[in-house]
Amino acid sequence: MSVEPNYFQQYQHADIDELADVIGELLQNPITVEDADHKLIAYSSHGDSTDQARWSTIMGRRVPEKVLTRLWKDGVFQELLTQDDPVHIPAKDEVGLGKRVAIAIRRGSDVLGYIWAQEVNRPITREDDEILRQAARVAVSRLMQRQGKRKAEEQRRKEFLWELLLGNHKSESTIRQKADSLQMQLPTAYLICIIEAAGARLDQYLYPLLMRDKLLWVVDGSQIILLIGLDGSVKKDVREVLVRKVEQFLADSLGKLEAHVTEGRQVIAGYGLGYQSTYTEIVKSYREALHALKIKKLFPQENEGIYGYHELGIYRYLLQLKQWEAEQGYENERLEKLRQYDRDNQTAMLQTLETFLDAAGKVNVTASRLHIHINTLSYRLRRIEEIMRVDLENMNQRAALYLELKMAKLDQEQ
Amino acid sequence: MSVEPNYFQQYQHADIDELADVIGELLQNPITVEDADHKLIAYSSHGDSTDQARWSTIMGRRVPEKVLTRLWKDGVFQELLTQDDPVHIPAKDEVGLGKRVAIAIRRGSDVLGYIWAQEVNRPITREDDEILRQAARVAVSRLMQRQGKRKAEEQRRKEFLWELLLGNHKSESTIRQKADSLQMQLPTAYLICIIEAAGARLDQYLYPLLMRDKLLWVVDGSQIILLIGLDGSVKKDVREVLVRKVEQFLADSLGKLEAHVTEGRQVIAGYGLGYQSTYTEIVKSYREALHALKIKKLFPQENEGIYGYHELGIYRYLLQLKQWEAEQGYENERLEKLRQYDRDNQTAMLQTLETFLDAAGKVNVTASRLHIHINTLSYRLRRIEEIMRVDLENMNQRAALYLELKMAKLDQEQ
DNA sequence: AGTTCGTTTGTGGATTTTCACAAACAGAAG
DNA sequence: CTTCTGTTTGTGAAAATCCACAAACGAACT
Repeated sequence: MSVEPNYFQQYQHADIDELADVIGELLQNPITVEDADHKLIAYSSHGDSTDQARWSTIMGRRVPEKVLTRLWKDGVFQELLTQDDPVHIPAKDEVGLGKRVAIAIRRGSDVLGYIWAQEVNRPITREDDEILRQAARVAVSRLMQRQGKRKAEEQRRKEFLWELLLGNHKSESTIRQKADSLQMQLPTAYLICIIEAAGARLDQYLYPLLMRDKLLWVVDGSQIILLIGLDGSVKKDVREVLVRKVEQFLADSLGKLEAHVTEGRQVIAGYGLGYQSTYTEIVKSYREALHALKIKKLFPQENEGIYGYHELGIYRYLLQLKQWEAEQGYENERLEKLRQYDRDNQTAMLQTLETFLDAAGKVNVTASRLHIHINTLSYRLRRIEEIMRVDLENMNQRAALYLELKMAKLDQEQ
Repeated sequence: MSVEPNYFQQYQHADIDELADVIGELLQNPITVEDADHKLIAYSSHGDSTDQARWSTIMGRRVPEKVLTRLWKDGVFQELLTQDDPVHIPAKDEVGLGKRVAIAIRRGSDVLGYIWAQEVNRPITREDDEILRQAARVAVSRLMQRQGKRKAEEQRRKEFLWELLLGNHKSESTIRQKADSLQMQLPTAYLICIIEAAGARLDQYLYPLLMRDKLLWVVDGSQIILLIGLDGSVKKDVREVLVRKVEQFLADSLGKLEAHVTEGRQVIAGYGLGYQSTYTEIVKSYREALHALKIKKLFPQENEGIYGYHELGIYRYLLQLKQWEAEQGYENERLEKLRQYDRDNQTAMLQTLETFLDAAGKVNVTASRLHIHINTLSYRLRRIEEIMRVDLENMNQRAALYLELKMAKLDQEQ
């Protein structure tokens, strides 16, 4: 194996722009350097033979969204994030991206940024890879400095998000001011989503997804709290689009987390309602998300596959009702009667009733779930009506019983 | 017409016992005098040829319950209360009541008491009626004195009942003491019932019923508040017996009131839960009764024929929930969407949904109530599911929708 | 005028529900 | 042991539900 020359020995102390130029000269091709968030840091002034993607990146000071999306989708970033070597990327004309080579600038497992070398003047071969590897190493210290600043800023942003979540700001104008001063672009419509997984470094595992969707987030113990936002381009059915977005995110992330992280699948998630224009309502969405999470812990089966506060149905009211009942010192006589009957006669009337109600009054569904004959069910239902003195045909009574049954489960199960 | 002699001229100032003896001698038969509450006031010492009913009355200082019940049932009291003449009553052997004649002692329209003349030594004829009429007139002043005391006592009792209703007494023992000092026998189990009829003198119309059931009551504006009680003889299913008693009372009284008093049938009633042993819970039962009344005003159709707080079903929670929703600043998006659709397309989806839910999901019932084809209904339901993004087969969603619909009616109708 | 869209009504057949009635069974009480 | 009571299962017929598909209708739009 031949000893490789040290290409950047005399440029150890050059600034990042100079570095870009040096790499560009070595490879005889245009170079761009980006940070981990794909913001432009430096670019070579070499020539003007540049493709659409590079031009847009330089003009917008950031890689265009559609390019990023495409590269995520094609697995380019996944490669870059997991290996030290340069990745050779074929042209993707649909997004205006010419053929190029990229390498991650990393320190340990942290990715600080990327170097991109376009292939226009000459092809970049495997022999050039060492140039890029060395360039990436030299770039580390430059990006560290930047990252130091970035981290402090990031810290302030996270603190600000916490303030919003906890409702510390009372006026919309101060929120907008502070967001401006932190150079944060708050979405025009948003909702709060919480993912909880005991013992997992959530932000780490979700990093690619968080980056992909450009989300604001904070980590709180075993929870990660996400602000899912939409920009002003969506005009109608805003809430529905938000819900689709968060459901998509959850589909992506929960699958990944469950496979990746925990064996006992203690991954749960919940999200609040969507709000528009006003940022003081982030508190509400956050509390709603917490509520949804709480309910999902209390009634896991009942709310399987449900994450949104708006989908909770009666469970939205249940805790409040329960508390109110407790204050009133009310104890449900009818249900107690049925329980007593079950104890006395070793029957399962209560379970029968619950299954029946859960099945929305469909006899065949109920019977098959209970593995009993349909006439047995009809007999039991008649008995239940006698014992409890209720009319199960009456929707009011049915709904009330349903509520009371679920309330009773609250202090029964735990 | 012959001039009747003045039988009692020389006894104008005799006391009531002496009066009883005089009547007894005139009629040559045993006499008893009772107050309006059928408590024994005086009885002739004439002979000992006495039937079971009279004997029990004297021994118990009050007419036995079963005798009273029977006489009410047979319409004897109704006659006595409405006419000035003596009423001739045939023997009723089943309750140990021999043949006798009775007359009400009245002042204006107020009944102060009754004079009873048993027919054992000789028959009492139409000629004797004048004796009884005069006797009743002479007895008035004696009973007035008694009634004066009774009214003051009654007043104190009513005040005490108000204190109980409003929860002024915090301890059971002080309640029991005060009840003893007022010589009130509080029932061991009770519930509060309220009847409201605009512009009717409720206590007047209900007087016979109130007397029959020996109820405690107070009048408050257009409401009469009743304490329906049971004594200690009922041991099991106390609440059920209470409910039967109050339902019986309401069946009797509402029929009477609606026929008798108001044309526009603004007679409404409601009653609270039953409680035992503790009198501090009269407040609760009273509030529950008020709540039931309120709900019946807000949802008259939905609660037709329902009076008990325990029968209110979801309506028990509705006001509380509504208030909570308001506090949370929640506005129901899904329902609003449907309403919007109805406005845009001149359809009746909301009404369809409500009818469907009210019918507990039975399609044929729903369709016939709406006077539409069953397939039209099924089409509409499918559209509703699309528009609102709900699954009407799911009990949770169904119940939640039902609740929300009724809540929405609260601020919609009024 | 024709077209489109959302709605209503009709038909027919497979499936489910409802109801009444009978038989079998097990545990408790006499 | 028998008797009684509450429960489960079976049968069969009438009624109700569900589903797919077709046709008619009116209002809005071109």
